[in-house]
Amino acid sequence: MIYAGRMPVTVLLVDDEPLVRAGLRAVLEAQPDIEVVGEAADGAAVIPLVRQLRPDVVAMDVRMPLLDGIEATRAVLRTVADPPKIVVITTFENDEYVYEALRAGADGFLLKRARPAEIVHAVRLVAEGESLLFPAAVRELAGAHGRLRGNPDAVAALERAALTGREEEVLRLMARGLSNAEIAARLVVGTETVKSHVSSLLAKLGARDRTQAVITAYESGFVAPG
Amino acid sequence: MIYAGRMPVTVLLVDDEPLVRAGLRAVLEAQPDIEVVGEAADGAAVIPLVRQLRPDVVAMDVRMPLLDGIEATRAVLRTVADPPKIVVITTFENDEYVYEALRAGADGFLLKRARPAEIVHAVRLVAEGESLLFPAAVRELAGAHGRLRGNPDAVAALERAALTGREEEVLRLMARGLSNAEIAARLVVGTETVKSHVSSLLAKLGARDRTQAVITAYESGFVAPG
DNA sequence: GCCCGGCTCCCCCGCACGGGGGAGACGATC
DNA sequence: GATCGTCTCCCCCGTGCGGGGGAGCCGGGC
Repeated sequence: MIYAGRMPVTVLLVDDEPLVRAGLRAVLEAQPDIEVVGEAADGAAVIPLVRQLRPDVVAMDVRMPLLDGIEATRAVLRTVADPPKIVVITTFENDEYVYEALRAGADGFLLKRARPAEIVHAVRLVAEGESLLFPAAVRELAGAHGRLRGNPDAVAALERAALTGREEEVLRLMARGLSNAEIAARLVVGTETVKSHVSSLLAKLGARDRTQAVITAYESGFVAPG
Repeated sequence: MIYAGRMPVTVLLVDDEPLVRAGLRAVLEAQPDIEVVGEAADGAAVIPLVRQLRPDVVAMDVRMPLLDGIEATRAVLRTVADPPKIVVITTFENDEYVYEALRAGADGFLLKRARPAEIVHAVRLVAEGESLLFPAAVRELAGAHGRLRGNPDAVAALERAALTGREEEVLRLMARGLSNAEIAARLVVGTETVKSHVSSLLAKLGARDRTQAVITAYESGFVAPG
């Protein structure tokens, strides 16, 4: 089921906005093992292109003129033999269409503002035959408003905390696994200073130790995986 | 923010078939750390029972008379403060209702023919706040071999690690911010045992301390925010 | 002028943590 | 029967961590 040797992964981009297509192309083409073999501006053009180009993956916007991503997904899966994997792309959190697309047989979905690494990863995953939902994307979907998103309790904890600039720096470095001594070296201050900041931010976050503080950082979206 | 030492995980079973309820009860009650606190035969009875019993987890069939699992999920999440985690149960793979339920806010789902160990595992996972998309239930549903998502380095580290079942449990609890003593209490073992598992998994993960291990867990998608 | 908050650094101190050992029980595998 | 891995628990030991203090410096606000 895993095609280790198939190089490169071929991708067809389908989006009505040229800018989005260009962005996806740039992100994907930067990978040596991914090749964008074609583009389309609406769902109606997808089927002939899929037949002609035989891409491994179709990255497709859900909202398009003429034929939207849901209908296009259905059409491809119904009419094309050995169909490509389909990743639907959406701009909006909690897009109803996404669920429709998944039911229609899409293999995954992504938010347009996902980080490049996530997009690349998603394409690779579906190309390998993984049919799964991407936690990061779901997190975004479920997520909220503003800079922080995630577990409401964690967000609340971090907002209530009102960390100072230095404390935020220290928390970020803690969330990268650095010890107090390493943080001190990085910030060019003494370890006692770092300990002071750490104690302060632990108290503000209501965390017992650095591990709990880092958890809060992840849960709140203050730092993000990937 | 941090959910410490909640000892028996309390579960409410909701299914129209008494046989299924009996089976679930037998499977779950066999675990010392899981307690079935109530049962209901249809979705309409769920809300008062949730209010009365305050279960940690509701295991709920999707297809039921009167009020199905999707509507019941929506109702619980809309009307109950500090709602329980909800695991929906389905007989069929690729059940359309499952997507509906997830969209309604369910935290996980299970196939009825899952092995007892998987059912128990799923209940523990959602009780710990684990993400719905990662666990074995999804692999089962997707029919594919499970794979981690996220930072490739972190994923690689976790896959290379080949953690034992116990080590995975310990890592999950570490990622909820629990101390060794708390993990020991939760798993009903000695603190020395936990330390042993912690040392072992730290070595396998190439992590220097528990904070770095938790970071790897988040980065790889082994645990997910939210 | 004064005061306050942030950043810096220092002390002492207790303890959880993690490393390095070892060992018995159990089940699976050979 | 012997072997292996897992889970369990024990020892010692050093140290990084975090709590509780205090203190000097600086900039902005009153």
